[in-house]
Amino acid sequence: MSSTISDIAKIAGVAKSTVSRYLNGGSVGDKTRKKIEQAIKEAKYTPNPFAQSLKAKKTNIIGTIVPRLDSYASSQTLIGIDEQLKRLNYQMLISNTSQSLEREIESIYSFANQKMAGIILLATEITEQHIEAFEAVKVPVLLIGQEHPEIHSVIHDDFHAGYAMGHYILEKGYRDIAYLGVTERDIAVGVKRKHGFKKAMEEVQQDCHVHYYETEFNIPAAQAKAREIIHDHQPPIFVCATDNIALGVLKAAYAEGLSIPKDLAVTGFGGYEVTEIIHPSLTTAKFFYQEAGETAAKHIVELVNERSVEKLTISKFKIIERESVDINLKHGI
Amino acid sequence: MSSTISDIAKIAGVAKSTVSRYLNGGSVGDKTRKKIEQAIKEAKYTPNPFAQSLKAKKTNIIGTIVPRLDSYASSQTLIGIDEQLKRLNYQMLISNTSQSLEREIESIYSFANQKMAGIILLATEITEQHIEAFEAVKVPVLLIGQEHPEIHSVIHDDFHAGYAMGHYILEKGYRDIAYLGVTERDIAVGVKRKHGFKKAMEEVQQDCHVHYYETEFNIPAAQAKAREIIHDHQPPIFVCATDNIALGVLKAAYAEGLSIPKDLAVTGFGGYEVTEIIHPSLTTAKFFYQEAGETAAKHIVELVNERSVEKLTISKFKIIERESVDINLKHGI
DNA sequence: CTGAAAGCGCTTACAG
DNA sequence: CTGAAAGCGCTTACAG
Repeated sequence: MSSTISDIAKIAGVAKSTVSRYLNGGSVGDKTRKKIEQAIKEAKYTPNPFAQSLKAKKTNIIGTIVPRLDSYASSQTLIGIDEQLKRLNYQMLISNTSQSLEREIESIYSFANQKMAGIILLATEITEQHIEAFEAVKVPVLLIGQEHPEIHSVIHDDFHAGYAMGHYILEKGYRDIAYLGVTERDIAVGVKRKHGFKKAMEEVQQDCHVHYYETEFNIPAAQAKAREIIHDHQPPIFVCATDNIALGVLKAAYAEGLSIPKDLAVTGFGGYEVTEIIHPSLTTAKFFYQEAGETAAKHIVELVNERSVEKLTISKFKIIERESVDINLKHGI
Repeated sequence: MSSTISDIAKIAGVAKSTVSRYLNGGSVGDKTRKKIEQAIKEAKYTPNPFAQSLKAKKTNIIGTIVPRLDSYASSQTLIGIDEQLKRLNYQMLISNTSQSLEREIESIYSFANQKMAGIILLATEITEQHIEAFEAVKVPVLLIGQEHPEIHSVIHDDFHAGYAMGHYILEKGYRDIAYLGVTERDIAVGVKRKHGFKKAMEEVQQDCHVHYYETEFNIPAAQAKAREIIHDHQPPIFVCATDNIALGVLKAAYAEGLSIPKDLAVTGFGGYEVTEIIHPSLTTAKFFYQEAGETAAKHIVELVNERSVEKLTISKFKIIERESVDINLKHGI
């Protein structure tokens, strides 16, 4: 069926090693080059990647571990990684773990076994076992979304995004605020965003009430929690640690017959596409997932080639002002 | 670094071929088995997949070609394929073509070159070049989303979904209808859905006006088109060929200050997650992407193993009644 | 510049 | 049941 390097050698009347040299950019005589090129075209030859990898003991594939495929952040990040990797002549192989940390660990070992040149992990939580696996496999690893002192990573600027969001709503006049966050096991989302936000809150002198709540990442959980809070004391604004949580709050608000942003303002973090599709649209801190993915791809390739890369890269963010916050708020100032 | 079959053979004091036989489930003596198992554990051995593939001239990887990563339908389908493939001990390799038909063709050849056991294509349009490529590579191929007489495929029931949707809105009393479709080059979405819908329209005796329009798949294009139509003659309902088009119509409606569903009703096809997040939520014909992906995975594995599979499988659908259609419509009946 | 040979890690007949 | 040998398609020193 498909032709091998030997076929080409035979057709061109040269040795296999010469063909191989040609293929790998080594020096080849002019006439020989012509003959080989002719033969390759004739036989539609294309090298067997397995034989190549077997020799090289390494592939040009970057294994990418992702907790879920059906999230805007994941998709965009993957697109960024994929496109950049293609440009650098690397391939991306995705392993979807369906939010199982156990599967994440397995994937690390499995990628190493498959001789991936490097591994990118779209991280949510870094456990001892992760670190252990990274050390064991001896393959370059890069984290996206979470940082760790021992591992290279590309993160979003969660702290400053939190700070900027806090600043923004204070400036709009809000002084009674519900912050709806997530577990602190997630350093980026659960800790950094909240801390940035807190810092902004602390800088205001007038009396300002902030209540901190915690919920899950999914919409129904956020919706239920919001309903509870609204029944309890109905704050004029919810600052939510993610766009999905904000969507849950919006659903709860509709169910209660509240009008956005008059009765209740809402903000998110993420900049998911859906936030501008809904009506009213959501004010949020947008992260640049695709760009972060591209940076991650560049960095892992550098690491694979044993060049040095800064340990921590911080991707930017932008506050997107939309309709879910009342910008003509009068009260409270 | 990582151990090879020779290491294991040495440690266990047997021949490589015996270890190989053990690994591949051949008959091995009891004592030998023990020794090999012990050695494998000791050396943490795990076979080199490249060497295996080089011999087998085939992998257990199914190449999956997808036009885009950032769409609900794609993600869900991929999740279905991935999970089912894992269960069957196959791996999925994704190639994202960013909606380039050219890249799609390239991916087919590239997958064949990488000795993929089979190829699944999330299809939008099947050209001559596709067929040519399929024939050239001699690798089992399966289409999802579009059908073709020569290729195995799993499709959604576009025709009956269109029919059911038509029936549904007629039943609700609508008689002046704008159908916002897409290019007929997309057989499933552009032709089948419309034809099913038309059939429902033809079955009604009373005078009923249906206008057929065409737009692009993306939200802004649909929004612009809807704006135009509304200015022109403002129909009481838009039946949209996809959920995204429906979202575009909703945006246009908000911009015009129309209230949904009182002033304008809207329906979609797809059952995207966002359709139940928005407010009012969207009435739509839901397809089962994940399930279709699972079926596709099962079928391609059957084909890889040279078992016979029905050429065409039709996945089901369900009309989801939500808030974007006025179910108490009085006029027009 | 070019070629013969060895070897990457595995599997598969073939003997024994 | 077990082992020696050949070979999958490629690359890499090493000679010439």
